Amino acid sequence: MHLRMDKGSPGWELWRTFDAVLREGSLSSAARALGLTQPTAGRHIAELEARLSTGALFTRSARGLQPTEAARVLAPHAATMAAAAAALVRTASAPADAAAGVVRISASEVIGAEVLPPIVTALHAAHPALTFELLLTNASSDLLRRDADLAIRMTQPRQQALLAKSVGSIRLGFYARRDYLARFPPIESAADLARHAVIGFDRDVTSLRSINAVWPDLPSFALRTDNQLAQIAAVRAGFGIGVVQEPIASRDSALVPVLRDTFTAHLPIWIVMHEDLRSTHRMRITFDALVEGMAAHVGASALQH
Amino acid sequence: MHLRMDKGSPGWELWRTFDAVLREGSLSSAARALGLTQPTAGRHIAELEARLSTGALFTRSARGLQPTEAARVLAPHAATMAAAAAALVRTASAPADAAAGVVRISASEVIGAEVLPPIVTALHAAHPALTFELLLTNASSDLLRRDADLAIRMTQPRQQALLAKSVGSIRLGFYARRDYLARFPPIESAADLARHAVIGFDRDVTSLRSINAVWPDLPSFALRTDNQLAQIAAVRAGFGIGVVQEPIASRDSALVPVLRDTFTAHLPIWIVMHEDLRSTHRMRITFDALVEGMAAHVGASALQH
DNA sequence: CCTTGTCCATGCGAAGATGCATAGCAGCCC
DNA sequence: GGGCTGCTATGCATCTTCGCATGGACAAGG
Repeated sequence: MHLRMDKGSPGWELWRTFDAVLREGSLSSAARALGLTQPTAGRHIAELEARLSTGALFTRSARGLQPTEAARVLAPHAATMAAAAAALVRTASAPADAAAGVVRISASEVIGAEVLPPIVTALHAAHPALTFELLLTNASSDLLRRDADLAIRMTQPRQQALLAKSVGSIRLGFYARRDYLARFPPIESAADLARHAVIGFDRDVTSLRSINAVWPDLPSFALRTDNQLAQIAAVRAGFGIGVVQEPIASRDSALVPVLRDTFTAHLPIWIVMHEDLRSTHRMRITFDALVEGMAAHVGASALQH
Repeated sequence: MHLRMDKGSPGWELWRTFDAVLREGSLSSAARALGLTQPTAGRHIAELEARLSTGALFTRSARGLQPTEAARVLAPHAATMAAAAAALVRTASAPADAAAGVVRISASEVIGAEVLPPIVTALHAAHPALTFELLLTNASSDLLRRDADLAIRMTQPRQQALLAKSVGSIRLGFYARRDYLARFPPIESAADLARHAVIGFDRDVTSLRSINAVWPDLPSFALRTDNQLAQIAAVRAGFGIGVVQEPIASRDSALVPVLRDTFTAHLPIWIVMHEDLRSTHRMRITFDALVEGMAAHVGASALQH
């Protein structure tokens, strides 16, 4: 007779489907994501709800499961577990001493689209068995929670568990296309900007605040978007004047700096990784490549200007 | 026909026994810890080894499983997963809005033995359904990794994901029992200490270094131990002169400060918790109780001297 | 109004995971 | 050396859990 102790902690598999249901919003969808079937996912959730002293986790409806307060409280922990599990399979994707396997890199959208591709390409050419995952988000994801292995950060990380290296800083400036500027009166002071098409942020308070620091009386924007890639694209298309990272702008000969001496800001660049990954060769390789690549990127513009 | 995809990530249960085997050092012991049997634990490890591209995880021997390099690389991630799972069951130990359930507190040994008991007692008297786990270690455990819910720290935490509150600082000073001092010539300068029985650290470099900062030419210790509780006990027993936290020393009328004006140091005290726990009532209650209790503890001695 | 697509719940049979029992092996102590 | 105790590996019966096939409910769209 199997007298299974039904005391004790719930099995970790249950937490896995719990996390999937939170992420996907329905049993069916979660089951698809996990390679299970909807009935099993349902049974997992039912078993969790039966075991926990916290009451129902979801309210069932015909268009999915909606998390209750109890589930929302548990959510971040489950996410942590999922991140650790993902890190586990990533780390185990190749022997620790091989230049092979998966590396997950977190960076901003702009860096990911404009700067990272050549660096990653060169690295992949040198080590074809290395594969990459890019987590491109402006909200700096948590290295300590293992959302990524490596990160390119715009601030100095303060956690001692992290291995960080500074590679200089990127200058930010206003840019516009030469032919745009030719069509309008010259810009000689900040006040002149008021009569121009300025590209800026929409509701991203963080960026708005930092812009405001260097540009206290900002004019109304003619084009608002929080997507910085779209901002750069708009500048390139000749829409008007926008903030562009200098090393990126200087690659396009059609772009001209505007009020270069009046407005200036610098983004410090740090390459960061978790200490635990130091002994994994591919992490080390990628770390070094990022350091070198970003340093070259930062330095290149310094020479051109 | 069950055509189970044997691609995909390994099940989380496998990671659970992996972690247990790392912790316990053998299949049998891990199985006992998890409520499984040794054969299943063995099969779990075997399945992991078969699926991972990393080769064998353990070398079997007659006295247990020894982790290979591959397993050592994976270990911290598995530990993170385990910590998150533990946090999960802790958080689910009671409804979020109830003054009930488990709270795990991390603190130093000294705080845990000398200061925490009355605070926790009062809190438990007020909320009998609240239960506590004390993680007493001098190596500050990782709140971000959910090793604990709350922590009493001696440094200001720098992570923005943490909710921290300062409650003042504890003064450290040299103390000895009155009758010990009576048996020896009076101490009037630092040089006099050389002829006394001084209690100090053994090989704890962190503490040695911080002591050295306030006491550059420290004499040889007559009693060395890294266990600070033992140090305090030795002072209380009249062995000689040792460093004691002032609020603790001042509770014992037999203890007298030595060279109070010459040597002094302050430990800032912070109560810290993870932001995610803010919405869990028992965490909030305990946080407030710790703030209040520690503030009273710190403040009490300030009044007495 | 009916059709279609989505979702969750339930019953049933089969595959797979677990436990038990056993065998084999290495160290330790008397 | 023999007995004892810890460990792992393997075979087999069994129980648990899974997937499949349904059924019912709800919302969207023609």
